[in-house]
Amino acid sequence: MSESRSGISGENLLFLTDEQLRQGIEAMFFAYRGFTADPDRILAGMAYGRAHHRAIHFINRAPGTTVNNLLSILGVTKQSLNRVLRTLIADGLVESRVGQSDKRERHLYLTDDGRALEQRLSDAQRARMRAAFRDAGPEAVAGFRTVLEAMMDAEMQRTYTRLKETGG
Amino acid sequence: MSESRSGISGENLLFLTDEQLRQGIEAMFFAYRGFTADPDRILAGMAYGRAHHRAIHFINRAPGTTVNNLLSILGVTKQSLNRVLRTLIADGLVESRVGQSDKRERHLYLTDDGRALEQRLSDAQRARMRAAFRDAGPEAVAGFRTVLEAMMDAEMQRTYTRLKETGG
DNA sequence: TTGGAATGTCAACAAGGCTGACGTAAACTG
DNA sequence: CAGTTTACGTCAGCCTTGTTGACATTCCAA
Repeated sequence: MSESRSGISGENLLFLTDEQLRQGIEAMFFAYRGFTADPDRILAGMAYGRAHHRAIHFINRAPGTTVNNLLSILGVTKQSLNRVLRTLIADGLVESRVGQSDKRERHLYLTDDGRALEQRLSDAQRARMRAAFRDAGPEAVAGFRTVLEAMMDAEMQRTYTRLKETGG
Repeated sequence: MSESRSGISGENLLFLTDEQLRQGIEAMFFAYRGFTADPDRILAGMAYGRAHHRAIHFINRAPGTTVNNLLSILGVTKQSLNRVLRTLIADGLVESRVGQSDKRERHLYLTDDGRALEQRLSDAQRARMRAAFRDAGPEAVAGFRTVLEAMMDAEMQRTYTRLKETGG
């Protein structure tokens, strides 16, 4: 906030006032609740939670990923992830295969049941995202993505970009 | 871009593909981590967590709010909120005053210490938001807010708007 | 071949959600 | 005025999901 509010720089900086920033913060808070609400409802009845959803999502996204790789994507401790993974494996939603070249590694895959649940969850989440995108229009969507990307930690930005390129 | 309603094939709907939606979902996930990272770091050393931050934020935002009102903003149970509030009051960051007109109500205020912590937390969070906003530019910011608002549940949208008008 | 680094598992604990039950005081209503 | 409803607090207990610590296995390099 070095530059003035009086237009010295020639730029309109009204969108950087504290009030605007606070509205952005609150929008982020309320929107994230909506963002997770639908999958949460689906998972509520089945002894799973948001952590399971995240694991399932990224295993589906990068089949054969190692536990370590998943760890760095999710940003939790390996113990935390392991607990989630254990139940998913026990319930037959995820398969864990010992690595061929490096036998310390476990490669993770969704089973058919796992893929089915992933579909249900992401259908619900995408439906909301689609409605929001459609209401807002393509330009707003572009801005949405630009700001979100700028809000990530540098490392997460790289992870996000890598995934994006992997995808399609 | 304003020429939309002229038929499905006439519209550019590329921003609504499943791939685009999935990128939006992942952007939301990674960005929210960044969004909470700085306050989380500050709170880590002091026996408080994200729940305390949220309470402090909204009490600061609407001083004199009742417990019930705060409850509906935060979307948690009173038991959950009460646990947080109890420690904040015990530590002298929040003051709870019996209502004048309705003595069943408790009105919540930040103390000087509470305001000081609120400042530290929101400074950190705003700094990140400001950097992201500046990098992205005013049009992207407008789009960002439009999409987030469309992603909220209807009720949260109302709460958000009410707060926005209260603020400035 | 041996010690260290990397990968993953098990155990225990804490934060912060949740439900249910209950108590109290104040406000409202027939 | 009596009975009901509302607002708030609290106790007890459960679940998910984060944490650290201890440990086994595997790989690799000195």
